[in-house]
Amino acid sequence: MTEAKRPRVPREKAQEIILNAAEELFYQEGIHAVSVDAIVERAGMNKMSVYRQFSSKTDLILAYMTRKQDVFWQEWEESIAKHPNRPREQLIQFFADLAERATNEQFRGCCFINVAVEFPDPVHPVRELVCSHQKRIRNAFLDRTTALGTANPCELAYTLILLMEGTYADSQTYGTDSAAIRMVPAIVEKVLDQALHN
Amino acid sequence: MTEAKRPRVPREKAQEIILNAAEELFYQEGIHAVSVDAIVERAGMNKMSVYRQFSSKTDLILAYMTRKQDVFWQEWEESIAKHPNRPREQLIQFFADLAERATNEQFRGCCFINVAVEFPDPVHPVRELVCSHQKRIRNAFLDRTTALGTANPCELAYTLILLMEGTYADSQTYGTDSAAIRMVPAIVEKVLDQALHN
DNA sequence: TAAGTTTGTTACTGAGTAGTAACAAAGCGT
DNA sequence: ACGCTTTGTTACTACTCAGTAACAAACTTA
Repeated sequence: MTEAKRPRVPREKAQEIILNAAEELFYQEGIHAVSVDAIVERAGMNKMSVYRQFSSKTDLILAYMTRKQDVFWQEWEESIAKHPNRPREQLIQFFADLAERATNEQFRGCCFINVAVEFPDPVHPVRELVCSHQKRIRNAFLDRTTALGTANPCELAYTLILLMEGTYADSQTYGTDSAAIRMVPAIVEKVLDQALHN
Repeated sequence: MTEAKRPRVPREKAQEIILNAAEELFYQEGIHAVSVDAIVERAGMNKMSVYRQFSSKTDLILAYMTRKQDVFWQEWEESIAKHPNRPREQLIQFFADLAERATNEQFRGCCFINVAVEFPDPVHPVRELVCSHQKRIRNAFLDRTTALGTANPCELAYTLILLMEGTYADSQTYGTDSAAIRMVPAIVEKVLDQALHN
């Protein structure tokens, strides 16, 4: 019989394994509710392997958020790409895709809002990441509502952002059963058409 | 010189002092971030005095939420009472008052959503309290949109709820500077008028 | 005044927390 | 084979957490 080996995992691979574990746990359970030890266990790794890749738990949180940020923009681009040069359909599509995600069992709302809830200190690094992300979102919506050619692209963009954040929040309480979320695409369509027809 | 006294505080008074401290800390810092010891210190009390009134931290959280629930309905009724039998103005007033609260320094979003973020377990008692509260809110909005006499009171109610929850969420990231929140009353007015004029 | 009850205070338990020191084993280049 | 770097493993530090035991002081009722 061969002895118990100690299979070694290189830096890059280790980082991804750890981040996968952190992503699931942080998102599902919340940041404060998840210990580094829990992530270590979930990743099937050793504690030192984590602290050699990430200098602190805060570092891990930031990496988790950066990854979630990428996911968001990937989903955004996917929805937009379905209707080239048709901002109205692009926005409706985004909300249709969002509504579908938001009624999934695993969905736990907007991870950035969730982080903001757990970290009230406005100068904490994770909060600043949340803030910059929200500003990018605002700009993306403004870009699309401006492309629509409506009279008040700013107000329309803010309306849509509020509806999006409301959808995220609603999923927290009603889960897969939210009648409100199922109506979101229709609601957005009405809002857009009102803005277009004055 | 008189010796150092040990001023005694009766049950009822103690409960209120403790709840005041818990309310501020839980709402401002988050549940998991606040220890019972921190509440004890803030209340200027002794730990045993807390555990004689509340059997556990969960018990304290539930009492905190019950109190916040009362505050919500008080604010709701206040807004409604300003325009008797005029549901359109009542709803606009509610959002105007909400927008004002949401741009205050101390505002930290909807405490029920915040609790839901920190307690993912759907069968946890605090989650069930959140859920029942959200259902009461839904009914209150439905009651007012039905009174409006619009064609689709359900869709309108859900739209307003999403806008409300979006407002709560937005305050977390932009604080007193949210342009979106400042526009909320105007947005709601448009939404209502669209629903009324078909 | 005497007995019973409520409150204040101290000190503690046992479990969990983030993060680290120290060394062993594996891989790599020479 | 030789050092050098990277990774695995164990054990640990110093701290915080929720909750409690035990007793002393104050108030209440008789």
